[in-house]
Amino acid sequence: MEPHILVVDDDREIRSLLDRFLRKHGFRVSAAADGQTMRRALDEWKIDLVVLDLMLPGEGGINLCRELREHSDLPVIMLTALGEETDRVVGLEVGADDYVAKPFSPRELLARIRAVLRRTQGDSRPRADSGQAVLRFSGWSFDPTSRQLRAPDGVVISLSAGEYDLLMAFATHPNRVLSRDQLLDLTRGRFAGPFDRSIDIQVSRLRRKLREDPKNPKLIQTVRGGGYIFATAVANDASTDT
Amino acid sequence: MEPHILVVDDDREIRSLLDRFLRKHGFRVSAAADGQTMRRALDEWKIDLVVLDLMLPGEGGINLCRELREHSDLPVIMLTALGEETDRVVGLEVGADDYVAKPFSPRELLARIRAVLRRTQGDSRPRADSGQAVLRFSGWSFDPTSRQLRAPDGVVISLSAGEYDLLMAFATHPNRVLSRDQLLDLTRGRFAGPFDRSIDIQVSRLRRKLREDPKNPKLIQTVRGGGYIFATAVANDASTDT
DNA sequence: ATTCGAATGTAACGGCTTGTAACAGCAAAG
DNA sequence: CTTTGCTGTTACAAGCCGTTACATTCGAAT
Repeated sequence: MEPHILVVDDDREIRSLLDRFLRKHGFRVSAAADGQTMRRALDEWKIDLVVLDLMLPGEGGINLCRELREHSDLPVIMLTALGEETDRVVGLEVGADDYVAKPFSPRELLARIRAVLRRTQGDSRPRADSGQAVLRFSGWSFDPTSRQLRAPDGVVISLSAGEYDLLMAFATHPNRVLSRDQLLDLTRGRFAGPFDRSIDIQVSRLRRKLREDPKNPKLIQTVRGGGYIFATAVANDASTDT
Repeated sequence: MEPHILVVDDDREIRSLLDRFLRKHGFRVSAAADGQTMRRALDEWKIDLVVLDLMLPGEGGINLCRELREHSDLPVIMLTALGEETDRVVGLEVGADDYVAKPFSPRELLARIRAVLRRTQGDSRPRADSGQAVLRFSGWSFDPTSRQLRAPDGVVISLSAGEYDLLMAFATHPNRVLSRDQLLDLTRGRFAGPFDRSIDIQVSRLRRKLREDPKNPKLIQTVRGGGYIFATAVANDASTDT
């Protein structure tokens, strides 16, 4: 799978340069110029590593990194100013995994990205799942910790890994149209090729597990030309946390 | 689809210049000379990006941008005066995505518009839909969250993506004549070509779903030469929000 | 009141998008 | 090595949307 890198920098030339360079070297790239866009990208895509400018205007890279570390072990490489040793120390203290000083060689950054990814490879991001609250919707209850789906009548439904990942993607983005690329990124870490029907097949299988009426699905609805939407309210049962 | 740009500037030469230039480069353009017209345009059209003059007389571009950010993540490019660095900083702080200093090259603005749109591409604007209240009219109830339409007799009517978008457009602009261009913009992100009957077909299909008498439709009425009007009171059931 | 042209209504059709059965390949378990 | 389950691909079917064509309605002109 091609790792998905998120580049967060207000300098559009840096975003553009890194976009082209990293794609050329086999990565998928998203870009954000500010904290808000960064948060949305982290929410809607499955990002494998963040390249974050420490001197980001507004909230600042330090605060954004700190905030990210509250919920995630996602690797972060900080872009810092040359010679600013204090900044680097602070950056590493709030959880950055590495730093690269500006102006930087894209090749150096590439090497560090690969090194950090190699080191964190296989990381299944337990924080994202472990301790996660039970999700409830339309009488169903879905426990990510035990990977257990319970039907409204109490029957436990077993899910394959693919079905589980897809349901997690939907349940954590309810009432939003998710494109096939987003669903594939969130579940398989790749984008769809032309004529790729794999998500449609998986959605069909998950609908069957969720006992949907194929003619008129209620939970997972099709949005023609857009993708799929998990059309239900989802509640977090934080109180069942152990 | 052709992105829809809203140009907000009191200088009609700038509005005119940008209108011609941006259309030539594949955009649809609307223009506003003041805050009031800007608000109406934002309500009646599906705008993809706003170009906003920071020095707009009256309420001022800063306040308008701030107000826009209270409800929307719509990208904004500020037009600022050359050399006014304080203004730019303030502009970015109230949420502008980029800025261009006057006098500006239309080509530079075009490049920035494309860059910002590329960055925000795929943005499904969750604020517009998530947590949306149930809309009630003439005994019908329409829940945008579950995309479910319920008839006065309780029967659930399934809607296609196109029918859903059209009903949303009508239900969020009740008792107002909407032109075919507006309906197409709000539902498909494009304007009508000559002899374009697609909205009329969709209206016909939606009327059938809403059980209208074709000879004498009550909910969706035709305004000859003007478009269509959703002629009913629409209530927001905010209390059903979860 | 009549005529005419424009605007609108919608049936039918074609192309595109989506649903899914069936099958093949792969990986893991026994 | 064999068996089983899972996932993706292929093929066929169904639904959706836009275009076309024909019919109806309405408003303006006479």
